[in-house]
Amino acid sequence: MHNPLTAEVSQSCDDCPIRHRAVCARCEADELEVLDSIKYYRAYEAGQTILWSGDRMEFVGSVVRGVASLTQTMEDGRTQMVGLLLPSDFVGRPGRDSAAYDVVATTDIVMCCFRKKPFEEMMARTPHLAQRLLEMTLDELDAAREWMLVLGRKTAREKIASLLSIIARRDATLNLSAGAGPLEFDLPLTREAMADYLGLTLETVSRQINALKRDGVIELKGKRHVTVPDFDLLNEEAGDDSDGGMLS
Amino acid sequence: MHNPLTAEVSQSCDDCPIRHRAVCARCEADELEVLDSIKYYRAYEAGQTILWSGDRMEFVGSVVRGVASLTQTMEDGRTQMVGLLLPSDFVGRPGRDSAAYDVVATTDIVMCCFRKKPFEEMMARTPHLAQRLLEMTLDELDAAREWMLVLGRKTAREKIASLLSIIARRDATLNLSAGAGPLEFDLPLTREAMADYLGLTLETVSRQINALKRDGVIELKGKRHVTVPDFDLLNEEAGDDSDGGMLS
DNA sequence: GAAACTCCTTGATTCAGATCAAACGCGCGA
DNA sequence: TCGCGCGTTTGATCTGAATCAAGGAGTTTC
Repeated sequence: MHNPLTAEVSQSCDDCPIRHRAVCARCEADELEVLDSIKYYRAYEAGQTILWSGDRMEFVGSVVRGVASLTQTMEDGRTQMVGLLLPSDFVGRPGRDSAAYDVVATTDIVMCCFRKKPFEEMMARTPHLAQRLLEMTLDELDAAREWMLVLGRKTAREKIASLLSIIARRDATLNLSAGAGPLEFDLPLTREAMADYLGLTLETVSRQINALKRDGVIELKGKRHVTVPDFDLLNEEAGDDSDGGMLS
Repeated sequence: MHNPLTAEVSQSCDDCPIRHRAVCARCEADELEVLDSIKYYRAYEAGQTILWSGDRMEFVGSVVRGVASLTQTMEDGRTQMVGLLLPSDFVGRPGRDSAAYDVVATTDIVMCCFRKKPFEEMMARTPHLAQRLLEMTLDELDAAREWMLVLGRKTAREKIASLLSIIARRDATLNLSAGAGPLEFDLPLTREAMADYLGLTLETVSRQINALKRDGVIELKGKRHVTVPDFDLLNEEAGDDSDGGMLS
């Protein structure tokens, strides 16, 4: 198994390039050592399927760079993206043998992986690791349920605004650009990928994005670079006034 | 705090009326004793809100009898049910202070609760409890993501069939009526509650249920009692052929 | 530098499900 | 027994997003 990025491995928790939150939260020296000894990096190209639903999984890990998605597909080809994996997000199901969804690289991506078996053994020994994973899984559950509201009850325009809001938020916290002022970020998804996430068609996504632009809610430089002049306004469009002040 | 059902408390894991799966999986005598010492029962009437989103939670627990739902509501009143709690389902977020959703009793309901603080203390001491909870949370996450496919990509008819299938399955496993033959169960939800779960209107729910009846996929005795002559057929209607044989 | 991609936009038309509106059935308390 | 309220059904109409169809714009490939 080729390991293209071993050079990036770091022993220090603070500057660990992968930010694997499962560990960093309450790391202890000897645990980190174990984890480093079972960790490796893998790179995938945009479009590659990292894991097929039903596949045996031999690792857990997190996204270092790039974007991946969890996708479900029906026999007739209808697909729904059920999770968006951005840098620092965790992948894997400790205690489960097989993947429940396709994991697809949406952009070129680098993953930091831990071999599953030793990871689980370690988990059985260190209670706070299991607790940390539980917390992370609860976060994911919250995100999934928030998304159920988006899918079930929001209009196309609101869906787009919700997605942009989430990506903007994630991007801002990751880059620590916590100031007020306009937010700016690259859209890591094609119109089709957005449609699959939002339960829409790509045509509708295109129309609504351009409608938001026409209405001054967002600005576009090229098709993939977005500027949000007023984050509160975007959240209002998303029909979601909650925590609008989080970044301002 | 009134405790209407203390009489039902049982020390034995096997016939514990609440089936709190977090414990029963790998129970040990002294753990059970601790758990019993911090457990109490509560009853709620249909329509009562057990917990408001944002409320401080002082317990975790599971449903003994009846049905509850996790609900999210937008400022303008649109609501989406994000979780259906049937008997044996776990409620609560160990490690979290406040509820993320409204928890509403859909029918009269009995909950078995553990006081949160001591439960968490116990969790920190016993690794397999945290691991068990992690597994349960992963199950919930799977369920939520499966539901995202339903909400995002299925037609009204498929949505109804999916819901009926889930309830039928749960009902069958709970009552151990694992034989082949027609399934039969009571619908614990009003048309409106179904609509909130499926991202539809109650009129559409009504129409589609009667359409399924007209087409012989289900039979109705009264408005709330359903018979499914052919479970595979129902799953086909749900657009979900997977594991059709689970019960047959 | 043209062909062949892939991704995105835009327009015309259709249709599933929402909305608006009315009425039915059934249990329940007065 | 009579309303009365709640959940449900059913019908008529409307509409937001899907579908079908065509073209544009930016790449890679040879």
